[in-house]
Formats: sequence, structure tokens, C-alpha cells
Amino acid sequence: MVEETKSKLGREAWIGAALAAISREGVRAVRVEALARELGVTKGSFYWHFRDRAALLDAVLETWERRGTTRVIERVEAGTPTGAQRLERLVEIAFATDEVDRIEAGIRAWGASDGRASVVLRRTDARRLDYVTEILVGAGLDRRTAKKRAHILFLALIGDFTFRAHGGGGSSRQVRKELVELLLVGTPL
Amino acid sequence: MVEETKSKLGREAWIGAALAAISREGVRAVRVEALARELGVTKGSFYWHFRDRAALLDAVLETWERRGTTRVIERVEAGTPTGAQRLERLVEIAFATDEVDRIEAGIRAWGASDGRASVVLRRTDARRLDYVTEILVGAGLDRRTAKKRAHILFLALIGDFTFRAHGGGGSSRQVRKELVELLLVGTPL
DNA sequence: ACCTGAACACCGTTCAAGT
DNA sequence: ACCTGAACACCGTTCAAGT
Repeated sequence: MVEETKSKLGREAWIGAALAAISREGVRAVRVEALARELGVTKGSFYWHFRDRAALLDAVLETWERRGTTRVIERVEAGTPTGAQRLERLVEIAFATDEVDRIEAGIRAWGASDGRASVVLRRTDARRLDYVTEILVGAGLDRRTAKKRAHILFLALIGDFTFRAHGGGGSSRQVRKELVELLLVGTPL
Repeated sequence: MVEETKSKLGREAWIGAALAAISREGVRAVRVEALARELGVTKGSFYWHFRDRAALLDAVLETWERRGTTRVIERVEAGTPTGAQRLERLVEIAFATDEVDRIEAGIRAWGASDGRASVVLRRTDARRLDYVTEILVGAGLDRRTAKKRAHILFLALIGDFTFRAHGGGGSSRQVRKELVELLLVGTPL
């Protein structure tokens, strides 16, 4: 199961290096030999921590889902009680850094051609959508309107990431943040 | 007197082998060494015909566009004069074999993660859409209705291929053919 | 013009051997 | 427990040399 190591370099170091590679050049850059070079170890040592390259990629998806969805929801829930505040806090946390943004784009591009990534993406999208809907309901919107707004928001965000992944450019983090706020606090659709 | 096909294979042989590989296992199966083995030559000889692997993939896209769009339109135009007949003929030619189907699916999956393939796919879709629209207009539909029907038809077909590419299964060739006929001759939308 | 054979660089994977 | 070093298989690319 999950064991942690702190003295030497453990699974987290490899996962972290893989995520960084994805954010820079996409999944294809996740190569055992290249990561080993970066981490200053032999590629042979990789196989102590992972069965093979596929196992690393699975761990990457798991970490991404936890950090980008599970943990974000937990942090919002832990820190802020009232409905309207949750939204602000969620947007703040979710759009934290450009690095997180680039990883998201890389994983979406990956999901277009890989079954495992695509499964995680679909589940992640569903969980995020449900959570935003619940927040909106908690803020006083009726469920029907909440669902509609959350849905449009997600289509726009996913479309933006997909567009960017295909080299289309995409919006800046700031623009996306404003889009979210507009859709969530704007006039009813 | 054993073999005489040993030497003198040209670009077409490599392109054909690449297309076959795509239909079976996707673009990732297009490997110089594997194709050389199949063709019974040394991989070194590949580089007489192509600058590198990327050049082969470009040639594959070019051939696919010609055979699957340009040439299909030419054949329909050459053989059949009246509007209604063109549709029948187009459907017949376009849905000719399962092999062609599998290649289409493979190239769409490829386009999801590759810029060059994606450009060709977009252009191909636009040309096919325009052609079907023109046929419908020629068959007596007003342009607005023709565009609408052609558009829905294409979204459904592309969606089906994308779904299949993601391992979702997709429809059989026969089912797709019936869908086309239903959308083109059915009641106005 | 077309192909072979050998070379080189790069990568995934395994494993005995070290600490 | 964690890592090295060497090995093997596979692949893309180059090139001198053959026909």
C-alpha cells in the first residue's frame, strides 16, 4: 500500500519529477532514464519504487486527483463555513499557480489518447462539477439553476484547456478566474 | 525462382504498411524497424525513401486525405449525374470497408494528441461537410436546412469515431450507414 | 536508383551485487 | 531498504559500401 520515505528519495520524488515533466513537455517526456538523470540516480533504482513506467504514470494520476480535487475540496471545507465564502476560497485555491495550470493542460492532452488518464479525468470532472453545484445550492440557488451554471462553467473551462492543449493558446489564469466569478455571481441564465 | 518481389519497393509500400499498422494498433505501431521487418527489408533502406519517421507520417496523412476525401469526391462526381443518386453513391464509397473504418478511427485518435494530424483532420472534416451540403442543396433542399442536416450528421459520425477511439465501442459500419440515410432522407429537422 | 550491414545514441527492463 | 553497474532488447538515424 502506501509507505513513506524521508531520508532517501522515495516515490514522491519520482512522481514530482514526472509531474514537472508533464507540465513542461507532456507525458511523452516522462522517461525513466531522463528522470533518473534529473534526480541524480541510476535508472535502475527506479525499479525499486515502481514495477514499471506504467506504474509511475498510474501514481501520477492518483497524486493529481488527490492534490487537484480531493485535497482542494478538503481545504475549502475545513477553512470556510458560509456558502458565499466557499466560492471565493475555491477559486483562490483551484487557480493557485501557473504550474498547476500547465499540469492540468498536460493531463487533459494525455487523456485524449490514453484510457487510464481519460477515466481519471472523467471522474475528476464529475466530482468537481458536483462540488460546485453543492456550493451553489448551499449559497441559495435552486438546484436546477445551480446545475446549469456549474455545467456551463465546466464546459468553458474544459474547452479552454483542450484548446490550449491543441496549441490554440487558451486564456490566462486571470481571465479564467474572472470567467468563473462572472458565471457564478452574474445574472441568472 | 523463389521470389521476385524482394527488391524495388517504393514509398507506397511503406505508406501502405504504415496505414495497416495504424488500422491495427494506432500510430504508435508505425515503427521504422517493425515495418522494415514486415516488408522484408532492412530498416536502413527506409531512409532512401523518407527523410525520417516524421516524413512517413506526413505522407500517410497526405495519402489518407487523398484517398478518403479527394478521390471519393472525384469518383462520385465522375460516375453519377443527378442529385439524389450522388448521396447513395457517396455512402456506398465512403463506407466501403472495415479497414477504411479502422484507419479513420486510428487517425482521429492520433489527431487528438498530434498537431499535424489534427490540421489534416480539421481540413478534411470541412471539405466533407461542404461537399455533403452541396449535394443536399443540389438535391433540392434549401441551403439552411442542408447545412443543418450535414452538420448534425458530421457531429454524430465524428462523435462515434472519437468514442470508438477511446475504447467505447462505437457503431458497426452498417448502423452508421443507416444513420446517414436516415438523416439525409428523413423528415425535416 | 535502391538496398545492406554495421555503427551510435537513446530508452525500458532485469538482476546480481553492493551499501 | 535503497541503489549501482552491467547487460539485453528495441528503436531512430547515419553512412560507407554494395548491386
